Amino acid sequence: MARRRQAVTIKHVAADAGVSLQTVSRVINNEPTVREEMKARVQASIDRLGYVPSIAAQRMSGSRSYLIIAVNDRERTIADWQARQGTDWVDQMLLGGMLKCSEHGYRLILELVDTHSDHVERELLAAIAALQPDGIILTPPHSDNAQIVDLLATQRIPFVRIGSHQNGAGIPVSMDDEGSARTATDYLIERGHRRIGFIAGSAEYNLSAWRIDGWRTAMAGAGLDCEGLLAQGDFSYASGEAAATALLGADNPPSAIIASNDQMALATLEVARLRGLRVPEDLSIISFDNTPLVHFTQPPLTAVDQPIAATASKAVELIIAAQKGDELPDGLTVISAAIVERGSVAPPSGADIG
Amino acid sequence: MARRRQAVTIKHVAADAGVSLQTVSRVINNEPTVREEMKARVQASIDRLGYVPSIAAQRMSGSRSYLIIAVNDRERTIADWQARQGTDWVDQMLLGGMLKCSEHGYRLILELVDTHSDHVERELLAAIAALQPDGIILTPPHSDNAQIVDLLATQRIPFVRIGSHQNGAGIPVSMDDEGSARTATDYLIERGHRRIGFIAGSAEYNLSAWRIDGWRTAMAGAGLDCEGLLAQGDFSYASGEAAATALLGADNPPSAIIASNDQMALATLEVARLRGLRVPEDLSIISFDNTPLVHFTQPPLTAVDQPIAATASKAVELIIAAQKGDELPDGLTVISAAIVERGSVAPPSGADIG
DNA sequence: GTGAAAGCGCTAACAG
DNA sequence: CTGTTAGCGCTTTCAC
Repeated sequence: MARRRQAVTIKHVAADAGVSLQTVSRVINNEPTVREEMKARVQASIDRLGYVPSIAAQRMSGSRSYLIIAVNDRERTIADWQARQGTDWVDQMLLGGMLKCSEHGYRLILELVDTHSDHVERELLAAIAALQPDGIILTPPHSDNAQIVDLLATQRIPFVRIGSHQNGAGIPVSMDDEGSARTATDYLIERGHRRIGFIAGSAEYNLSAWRIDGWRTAMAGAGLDCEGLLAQGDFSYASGEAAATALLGADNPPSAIIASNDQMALATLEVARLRGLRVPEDLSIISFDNTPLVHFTQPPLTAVDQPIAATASKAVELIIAAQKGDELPDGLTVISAAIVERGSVAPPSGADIG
Repeated sequence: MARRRQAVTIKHVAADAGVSLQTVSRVINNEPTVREEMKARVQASIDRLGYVPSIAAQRMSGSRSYLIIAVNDRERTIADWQARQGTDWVDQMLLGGMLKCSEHGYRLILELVDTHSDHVERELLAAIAALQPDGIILTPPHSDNAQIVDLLATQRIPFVRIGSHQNGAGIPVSMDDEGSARTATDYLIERGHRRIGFIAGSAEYNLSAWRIDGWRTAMAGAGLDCEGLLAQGDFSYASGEAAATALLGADNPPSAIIASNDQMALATLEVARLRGLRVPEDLSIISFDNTPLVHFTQPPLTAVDQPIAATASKAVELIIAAQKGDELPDGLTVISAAIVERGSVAPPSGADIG
């Protein structure tokens, strides 16, 4: 292809408005030291010529790049896309992140990075060198990956750790996993459940532990025993199947199960069906994440919503604020999650109605 | 934030390798006119220092930006994201497009643009000016939007029109809507169906018409009448409900229905259920697109897959080829679609078994 | 408040 | 085959 040049540059605007490049630059960047009259004149030229600054040039001269990178786990993301089961983590991130970005003239660029790879560092550094982003959003499980966090800490680039509670470098934004697990458990307790099983997610994700904590806390708060009610899963359907089978096959099975994600809840539903248990009459189920599949199950699943869009939006806000040198919130930013009621919860049948 | 500079630049590499900037540049760009020995030496320095070229700087000097923009319809995309029904068009595009991009050191940037807006031009031009992309991917309904296509034609930027048959500027890549509608219709005919209804999609999308054409052609080819078997929808669930109701409430209702997308197929399934029709025994259904929801219906839907990932991947290939000045394919590039068999098709019951 | 000069990191064009 | 020079479009100094 032939060499392409910017159609209309700051020079054209300057000439058109009869001012120096500098003044135009000041208007673009909304600097205060320009007389209103000048500003108006320049702005008029900008509008007339349809001038838009080149991000590359802005970045070159040491200014912002107006690019924010969202780092997701490569393996998991690709697997989800290929499975076509409707997992919409990426979509929700784009919904929240992209829209907030475009409000401020930024763009969000998705990057897939391996968690396990021995060249995570190289991959990330390469993305930073190539793109010179103004900020980076880390998603689980990267958010608590020490290697990544330490690396970014040396880079002078503001970064947000989504779904993280941990202190340290970067700005943590929590989706309140512990609190919402507690809420879900309380929700079941209020409806009379006493034996509430919990299917945990992959230990590779810290949020798995937090969700367990929330469940434990709520159970303890109601004076209930957790013994034999915790089963380990890894977020996959198969692991949910195994966990649900173990839980429901025990001597004193739960009357309700909380699954740490929708796939495992779906598996639980199927295991229940195979065992002749009606949901919600014989078994209540609450799932986590509230991905699209909850609409399509029979019955539709009551679920703890994972507020990904709101969190991504907040992450972008924080990065832009940090970029501008604004004051950041002191403590942990928490985006709270709500329970979306559908058809998979009812009071327990039989004698243990409280 | 403090002003950030590239950590390691072409200068560092040049100094380290004891050569000129230009030679390093040549190695980076894989130009043939460098001795193997030099190349190796420079490459060694690059690896040692972990050097990655800044795309901003590359773009500045009139070279490639390594950025490809994927333009999607804003309204529809946001609506899909918010509905959380599992529509995974964007995901599939990213799956195909991003991965192919990263094979070649490119990045894919998603842009949402209004189809209807009177400032489409400004939006697009702004994105081009800001990003200076090396290529643009247009998706339906933008692919056949004359305003957009004409605009891009003046921009010397290679662009692909996904899901388009039309000639004119840009590189059309078809997902074989006409052919796959024909295949789906033939598939039903082979199984003995004679009255095959068709629910059309929104006329705003050209593919809607092509799908109708495919159905008509197949019906005509088998000597079957289309009279009273076509119902207009607009891709929404509600429109599918209305269309299915009309079709199934007619005097001589179809024994099979092809819906132009999954949402309308889902609606058809529900209408059938309400009318006491069993699927597939009393009514066969084939849907289009093969989005995630087809897994979750009862029965799971047999569907024509829309090969979005493969198409996006091909689009990126074509853009990179065009960018390099390579020969492009002569005619229309067609990515063929297959039928994914699930549980919603059976031979018709009753007398009209052929 | 506004302008002029210098330079960001890289590649195109031209020398040698 | 390799090096030198100029300049991309913009912002950062620093003058006025």
